[in-house]
Amino acid sequence: MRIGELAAATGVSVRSLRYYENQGFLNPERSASGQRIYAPDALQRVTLIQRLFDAGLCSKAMTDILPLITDPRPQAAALQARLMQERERLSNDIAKIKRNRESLDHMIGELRQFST
Amino acid sequence: MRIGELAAATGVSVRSLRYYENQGFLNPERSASGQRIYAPDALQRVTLIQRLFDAGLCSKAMTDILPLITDPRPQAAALQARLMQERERLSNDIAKIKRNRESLDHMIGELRQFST
DNA sequence: GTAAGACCTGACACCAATGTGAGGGGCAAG
DNA sequence: CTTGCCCCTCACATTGGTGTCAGGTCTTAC
Repeated sequence: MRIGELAAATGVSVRSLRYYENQGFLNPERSASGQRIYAPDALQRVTLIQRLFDAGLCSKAMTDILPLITDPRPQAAALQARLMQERERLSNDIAKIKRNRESLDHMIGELRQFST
Repeated sequence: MRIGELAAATGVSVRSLRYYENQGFLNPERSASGQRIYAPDALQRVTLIQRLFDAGLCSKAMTDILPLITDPRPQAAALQARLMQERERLSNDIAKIKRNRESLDHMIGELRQFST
């Protein structure tokens, strides 16, 4: 499979596929002329990468997590721990934005004394 | 007041004060030699800018909002509307991260079948 | 063999607030 | 007048995934 086909099949841009390779998420073979040749299971892998991106993970986390997933059973505990860690990061992000929103509410409340 | 004094008084870095001026949030006088001279009320204004940053607003929002605050009474309604708009943006951000977290929970759940 | 289209690498752009450093001038106390 | 600290401008770096362009190569169908 060439890069354009994989892009069409996954909905991920060619640019992004090259980026994923650059980050070490994918390791396609190369043809004699240097073109990327993807094995059929790359499709699954790209889909997984997209799921992880959709879950708010960054490339750095992906670098940790992808190797644990390739052969999940033996390392399920480590993988689970790492995902929980990301989950906690998201929870912290939510808490922070909630604090932001409270600050804003406080300002809006102060403002109310002028508006009547 | 010179820039170093204002920085010390507010806890905001000299670099940031110059940035705020660049963004149009502050308009200090200049001495004959070009040094920034801040009026005493700059202290309040910088504190306000920091409060807005702490509430998760970006410079672009600040550009909208600061002019409405300088003379708050006549424009309280517009200001309030603008702040509510920012509040909604934060709520949307929270909702999005919650969806991310749910995706992650889903993956963690799938993983559970391997871990026992 | 040629034309069209897919592919290659390399590199800049985006967004935002701040850090940092270079190279040079200002100011006040001794 | 010198020393030391404060200030000036300009400009690059950071973070991260993707868009996009330039200039060149490969493949495929005709």
